Amino acid sequence: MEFERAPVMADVARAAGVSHQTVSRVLNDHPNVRPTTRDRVLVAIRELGYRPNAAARTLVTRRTRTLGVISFNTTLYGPASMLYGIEQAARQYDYFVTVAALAALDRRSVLEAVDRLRDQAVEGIIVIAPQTTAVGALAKVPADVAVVAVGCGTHASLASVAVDNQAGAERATSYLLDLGHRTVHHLAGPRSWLDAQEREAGWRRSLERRGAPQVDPMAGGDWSARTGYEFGVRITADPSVTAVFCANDHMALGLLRALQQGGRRVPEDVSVVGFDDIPEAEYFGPPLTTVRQDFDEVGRRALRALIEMIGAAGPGGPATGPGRGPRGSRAEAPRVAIEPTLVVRASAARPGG
Amino acid sequence: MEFERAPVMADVARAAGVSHQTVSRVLNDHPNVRPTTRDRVLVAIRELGYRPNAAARTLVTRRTRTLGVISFNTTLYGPASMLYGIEQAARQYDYFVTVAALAALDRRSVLEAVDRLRDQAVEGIIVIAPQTTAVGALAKVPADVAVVAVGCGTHASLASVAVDNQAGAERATSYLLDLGHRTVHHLAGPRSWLDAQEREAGWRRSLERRGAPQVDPMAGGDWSARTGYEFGVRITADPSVTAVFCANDHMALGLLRALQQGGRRVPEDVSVVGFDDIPEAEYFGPPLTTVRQDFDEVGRRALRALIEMIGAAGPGGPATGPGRGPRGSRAEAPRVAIEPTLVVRASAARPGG
DNA sequence: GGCAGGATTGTTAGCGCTAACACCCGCCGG
DNA sequence: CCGGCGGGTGTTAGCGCTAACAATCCTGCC
Repeated sequence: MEFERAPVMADVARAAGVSHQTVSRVLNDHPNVRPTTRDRVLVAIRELGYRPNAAARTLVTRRTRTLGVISFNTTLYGPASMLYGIEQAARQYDYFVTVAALAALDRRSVLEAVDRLRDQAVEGIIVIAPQTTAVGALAKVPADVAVVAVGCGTHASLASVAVDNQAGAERATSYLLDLGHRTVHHLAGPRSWLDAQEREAGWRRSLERRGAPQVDPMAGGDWSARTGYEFGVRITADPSVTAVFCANDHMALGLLRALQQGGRRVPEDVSVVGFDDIPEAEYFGPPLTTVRQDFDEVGRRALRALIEMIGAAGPGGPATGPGRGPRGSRAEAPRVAIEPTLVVRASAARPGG
Repeated sequence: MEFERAPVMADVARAAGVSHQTVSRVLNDHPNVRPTTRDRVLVAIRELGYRPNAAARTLVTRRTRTLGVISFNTTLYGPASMLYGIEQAARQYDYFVTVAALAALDRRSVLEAVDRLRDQAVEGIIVIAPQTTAVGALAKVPADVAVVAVGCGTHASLASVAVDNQAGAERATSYLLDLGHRTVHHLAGPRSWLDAQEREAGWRRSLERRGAPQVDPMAGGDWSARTGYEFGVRITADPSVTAVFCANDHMALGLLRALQQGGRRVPEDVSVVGFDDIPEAEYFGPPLTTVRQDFDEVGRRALRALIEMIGAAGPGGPATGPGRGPRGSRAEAPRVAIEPTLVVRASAARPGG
């Protein structure tokens, strides 16, 4: 039995009675092709089921139309949503997205992931790993790859797209204060995450501004319901706590559970506000008042920023004249901030009910 | 300022004083290269910061070492976890993973995604879209691409890896029956999902086996807490319902919320069992008894199955590994079932307390 | 000392595509 | 009637790499 290989451009050319270059021209929408010729070529392409060879094309054009996404934990709602937003947007711009999941979040892992992606010749990289270590590692990435970080806050010298965590935290805290609480406690996320740092900063700043008594944040949370629960057990024993702002919804869930188990009613005895607005937040007991961030939008914006960087300082350096210096893509480092909104539900109320 | 292009193999060869072919041999671990030569080449590679051109290599080897993953909703915990497991495993096998998120789940979208991935010359595709429509569409995919579906149950003529939904559902239902409930109600997932169908079938079968009264399933759920809540409202009004098996944890969460709001205690008045064991399940009020599926493992197994298919029928034949003769495996739509386990927590108890 | 035969290295020919240029045609103005 | 022009097309030369084969260099051994 004859082994039939996939048709190549020459096969199409033969079938259409033209040269392979004309086929190429049709494929790339070159202007000067006679309509009748174009049609003949298109017919031949369809009949043979021809599919251009991406590798060959890449070899000569030096463009892969592929973007890399590095993510620490795609299992969390936030990162997963961003990845989704990124892919959707990438498709519109006709880019492929390849992912690199990080096993750990140390500097080495990040650089390894970058390396891996570069081996595949991605034209740019989006990093969804908002830990300080990751950002530090990113600074070490050679300047010839476009990199955009998401959720890494206001860090310098790196293009980034992020929700304004601090503003969101301030909003949540002020809301609780407005309700009449003397002060607000904070269940913080991991210190190594910039989001966590910024939320903590926003909380603290709100307290300061309103002249509310400063209290220590409850540190050591890891975003999980588990740690929220552990903190909740401690809070249950402390009647002075009437309002808690949690760094994310999952921890709020654990907290809610502990409170309920300890016999403290929410929101009558303790008010709770979360951050993220995961889809389930509405169905917690009670429905969680929280700060919504539009992850999808973050992903889309990050992608757009990356594409812009690629377009500006293109891959492989387009024929910029000699004497033209390198584009300062790093120096300009566009920073997009997206405004979160407070979603009021039933987990926060005036103290005492 | 001299414009420097990325070094190519010839540059390395020159620097090391060998031919480019020797460099290629070093890169590809060919046996007959003198150690001293190899070292010289490696040094040159490091010094020049040489990075092989993937496109050129692909062009001649006809291998991209890239796999595609099609996913409907990566935002859900299950799909996200599988994607994670897949990527982890892919890295071990030295494959890249590119994702294609589906906007809708109709046949056309699936085929478009497949097409897109084929344009990128992926060597195989994993589909995480366990709807019946998706499976139908997959049958239309040309046989020259390896495809593995995950979570699409026991469908014929398609390689697949899935959790044994039916067994899990039976286990959950029997557990409730063992507790002493007269019968068990079922909050079903969307009919178009095979997982949902199988869980429903498992539930029904368990009822039959045990001679428990058959009741109609509550249909129309869409996996979200929202629909769980809506069903919960209905159940609250019906005191005959003492035990509910939910097709997933999110719906169970909504159900719990509605029950609590309606003044029915869990598990004293109503027992609830979920499916999935998402990380938060442990912190629901009360902690959810549920069926755990090991998504990570599903992802890993799917990847392994795909790699095997590629190796067996793959492009350019099997890799020239250090192994011995040809392996006798053949692509005959392997079907892997993974056993779920029941995780007992506090949401189910004997009727009446 | 010479030669078989394996180890080691070099040379050549593409992989399938696009860029650059050459070529052909018909038409215009001079 | 010729040179020039500009659409439309073909020809040629790589892109950077690996596979095949050719050419060396060693060994050990008679």
